[in-house]
Amino acid sequence: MDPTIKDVAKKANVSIATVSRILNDKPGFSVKTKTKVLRVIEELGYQPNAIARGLVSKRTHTIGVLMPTLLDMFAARILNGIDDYAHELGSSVIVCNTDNNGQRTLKYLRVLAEKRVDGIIFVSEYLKDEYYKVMSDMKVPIVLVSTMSPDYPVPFVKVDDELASFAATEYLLKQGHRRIAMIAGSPEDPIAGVPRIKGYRAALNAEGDEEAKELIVSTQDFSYESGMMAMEKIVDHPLKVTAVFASSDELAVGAMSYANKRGIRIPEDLSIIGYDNTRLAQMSTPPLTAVGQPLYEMGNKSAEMLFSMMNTGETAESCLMPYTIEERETVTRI
Amino acid sequence: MDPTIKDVAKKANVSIATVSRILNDKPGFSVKTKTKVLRVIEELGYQPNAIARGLVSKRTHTIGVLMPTLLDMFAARILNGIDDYAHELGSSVIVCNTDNNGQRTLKYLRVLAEKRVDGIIFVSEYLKDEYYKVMSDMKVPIVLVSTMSPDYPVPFVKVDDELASFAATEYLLKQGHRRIAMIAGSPEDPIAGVPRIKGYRAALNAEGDEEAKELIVSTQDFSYESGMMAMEKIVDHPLKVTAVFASSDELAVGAMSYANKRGIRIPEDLSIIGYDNTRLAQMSTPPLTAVGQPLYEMGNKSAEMLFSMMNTGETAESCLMPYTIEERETVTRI
DNA sequence: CTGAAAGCGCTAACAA
DNA sequence: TTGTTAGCGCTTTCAG
Repeated sequence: MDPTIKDVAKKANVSIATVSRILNDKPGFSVKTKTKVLRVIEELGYQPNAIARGLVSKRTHTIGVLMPTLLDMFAARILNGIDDYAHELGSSVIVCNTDNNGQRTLKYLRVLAEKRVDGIIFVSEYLKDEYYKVMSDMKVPIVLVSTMSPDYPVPFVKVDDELASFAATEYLLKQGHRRIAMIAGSPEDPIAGVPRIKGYRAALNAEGDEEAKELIVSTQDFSYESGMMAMEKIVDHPLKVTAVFASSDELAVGAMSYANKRGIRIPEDLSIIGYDNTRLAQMSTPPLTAVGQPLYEMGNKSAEMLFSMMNTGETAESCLMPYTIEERETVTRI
Repeated sequence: MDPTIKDVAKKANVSIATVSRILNDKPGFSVKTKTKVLRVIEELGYQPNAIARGLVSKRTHTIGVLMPTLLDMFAARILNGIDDYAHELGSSVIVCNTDNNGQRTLKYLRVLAEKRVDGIIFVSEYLKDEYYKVMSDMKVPIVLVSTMSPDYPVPFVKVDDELASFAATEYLLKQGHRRIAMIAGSPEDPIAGVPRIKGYRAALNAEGDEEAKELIVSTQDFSYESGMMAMEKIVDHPLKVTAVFASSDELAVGAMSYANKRGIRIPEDLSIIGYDNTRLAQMSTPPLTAVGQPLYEMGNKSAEMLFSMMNTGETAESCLMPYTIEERETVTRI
């Protein structure tokens, strides 16, 4: 067994209470005993047991993060932002890859409950009733990232998708495009689907006058493969589109890839704008113009909110983050 | 406070020991009391406290994963493999983004030690003496992924980089290339640098006869940006290279991107082969031919080894995983 | 400034 | 089959 606080106390000829005070820097010890105890700790290589500590203090210094996938740059970047903030404050993060699967999510939540995490960050997924139920039973702070809940009082941090989507479409319109298709995710998706479609339509209609016609292709997810499939439909559609607004970078890159296969040049023959502005947007050929979400900052901010809730007990203010339009080389003026 | 085992015991008119037995399915209770207790648990919404449990059982059902970055597909995929396996067995994983920073790594290790994790998976980084020292003090199993230690008895799972690198180069040679450059990572990197360079050289020399000349461009990391910079050097080099072997997919894509900028067509003017076979390889234009590492399986396997070590107490056998060559569209025969 | 002692919620002998 | 009890390693009153 590794040494416990008792061993330290004994060897230093003090009580365990004193050692505990020194460890936690609580008032009630002299400099002299402090140095003595510190030396013993050093000698013994003593390491406080966070488990025991957690049992009495009811604070585990661990938070749980639930996300539908670990596999895209989007998730990675957010996680990165959370992780940095949490570790800065001496907390650890347990990742849970829900795989968009209800059973799995519920199982993870139960584990997190048993582990008595101090808080939960829930990313990119719709907060179902059943999830919220078990989460609220845990009585720990929750914050949502890149999603929100119309039904429950859970603070979120995200960008205004409708606005950002509007801006993306408007950007295309300003470049002279009129026949603009959207690769949209699912219209059943209340978070990443509906609002973006709404923004797209609003921009199209805002132009008022003309023939600006819509073409929306829904996809099951936001992957490269879905982007390719969607593009096939767009290319073969009678409406000869000059620009495409894709709901994620992967979707956009998939679309570009399919276009390329069909001999369609980007941006000469067709303009494309993506969404998220992940590293992938920088790495594509040509580099992808995209609506940018400050993913790292969102992760960071969510952690900040979570910790503030843990400390104050008050619900944090939700936070709408600014989007940007990162102009690169896939959109041309016509 | 949420209900404890005591509350359950009282309400069910049994002792806490009985409840504990039922919870852990240890012999010593009748079906009758079991159903009764289970019902009470249900009614109370009781959830066992893993912290208290861990304090006595000395098992936290939590493992720590250390990786230099969360931000590339490489790390994501491995983490995914680990996470799936761990959660399958009811354990959680704490991620630690070391950022390739010694101080930070050491800090994380200390936290993991205090949290009494059951084991550690260390990914992609050189196992420094100082790391090993604190890890071995923790007296928990460790396994290495995509790295290895010549000095310490720590099992690893990785592919044979030298062999894979040899194969990649040989593949290029077989396609008729003779002037093959390598974008190599750092020659100081004993894990991802040295062996791959060695394999590359060996293949070049194996051809025996001819003018097969080497051109190695080192990079600081394995990023897209480094790939671009390396490619600039290669293009401007007097040795007119016909093929490039890059030590990572990102490096390869960066190289392609730079080539593209200079009007060099892939693969007509120049062939490129990458390393890792992440999703990025599939998504690049044109799709990248690459040496494939079974990243998900490596993550999975490492977790399997770790858990087996935790259970048996014996050191697991290291494991060399098979590489593949994924032929796509960036290499042409000349 | 310091120590004794009572738990935190649970598991694991040991009795009954 | 069941209950009693002694910890696990720590924090936190409460007395000195």
